[in-house]
Amino acid sequence: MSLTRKQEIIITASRLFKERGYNSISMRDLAAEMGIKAASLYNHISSKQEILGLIILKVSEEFTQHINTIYLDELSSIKKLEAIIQNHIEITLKYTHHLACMNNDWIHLEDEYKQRYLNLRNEYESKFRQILQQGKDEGELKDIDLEIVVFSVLTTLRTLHIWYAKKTSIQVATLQQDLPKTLLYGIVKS
Amino acid sequence: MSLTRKQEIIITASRLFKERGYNSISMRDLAAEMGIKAASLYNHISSKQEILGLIILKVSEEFTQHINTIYLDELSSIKKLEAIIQNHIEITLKYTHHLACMNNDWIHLEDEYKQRYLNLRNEYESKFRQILQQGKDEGELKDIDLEIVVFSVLTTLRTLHIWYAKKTSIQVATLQQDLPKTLLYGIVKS
DNA sequence: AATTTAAACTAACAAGTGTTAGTTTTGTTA
DNA sequence: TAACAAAACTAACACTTGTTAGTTTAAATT
Repeated sequence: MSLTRKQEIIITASRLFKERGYNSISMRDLAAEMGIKAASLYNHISSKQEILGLIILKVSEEFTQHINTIYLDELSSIKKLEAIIQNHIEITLKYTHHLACMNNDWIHLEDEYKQRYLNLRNEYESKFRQILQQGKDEGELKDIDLEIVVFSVLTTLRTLHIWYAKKTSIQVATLQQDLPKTLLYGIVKS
Repeated sequence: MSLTRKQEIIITASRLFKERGYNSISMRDLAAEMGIKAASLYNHISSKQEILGLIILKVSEEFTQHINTIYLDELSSIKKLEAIIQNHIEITLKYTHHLACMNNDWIHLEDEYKQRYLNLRNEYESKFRQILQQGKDEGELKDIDLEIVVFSVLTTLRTLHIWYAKKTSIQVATLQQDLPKTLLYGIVKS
């Protein structure tokens, strides 16, 4: 199954946006990268804003969908957290550009797109927070301020793409092994 | 000692850049925010690029300077890491806007500014990596892949400003206590 | 009061922006 | 081969961008 022209545009755009930022890429830049003229893009998409919206909502929805199933699973909170970390690694490998774009350029979403993104994001954080709370309730997790844990773990997971960009030296397998260790059990020997 | 007009411009700019991004803020926007016309800005600064450069290099240098002294101190690696974390919290409180701007907009630095920023950044990461290595050598830290630890800790520290923006509920004292715990000792009960 | 300096102003520039309208080319189906 | 749809094109629009030149106003110093 081959890509539609629209999908090609979105993939190219996500790469350019990642490299230089949404506002720095003009429709002429994007068109040139695809070997056509700017006006031709409008046969496939309705606006520059639509491109950004589709890129960001695509991954946002994937994340939310995954945490929603994990959330309902009959697992210990630690198992849930491990699954979430693995999912972040997976999506980072599969949608590196989309993800970078989401992190850097969501601020440039307008109106409805921005609202939908923020809703998905809040939903994700809320589920994540509840999983941590479950872990505290069940005595699996330490009594650390919840918001600080939410923040520090999610931040690391969200910016995995930065690290992945220079993955020359590190193996994915190492990441899958050592990232959960680091985030869950810390770095100091006990 | 009062601020020079140039400093006022830079402070205002850092706030606007943080809120909407470097490329989204025009010189007319910045001028309007200061109650003057765009052309008047050029009595004080030489270009838009200079503003961004000064904002970013200011904090970059402060970070590098701090780690350079810590690096040479006669402390255990854990004490050094704790000091570094505290410093990040401090600078985040003091230079929230500068910091956000650095994280989001360094990519828009040009030529020499960008080079100087990347040099400072590399120097910081290198010192940080060596401190972690010291910890592993002395048996204080676990045998986790070094690059993964560098990445996950630094990422959290670098994006503290995001959390600080919505600090409504959390106390700074809590952060100073629980962030080092989280990063060094993990979140799982042992 | 006269002079100098700092900091604002108006007006304009050349270049770049997203987008539209209308037209031509290309490839596929009837 | 004729007809149709998809996807490219040219030309232009209204607007915004960073920046410069030259001028006027306000404040500080002699």
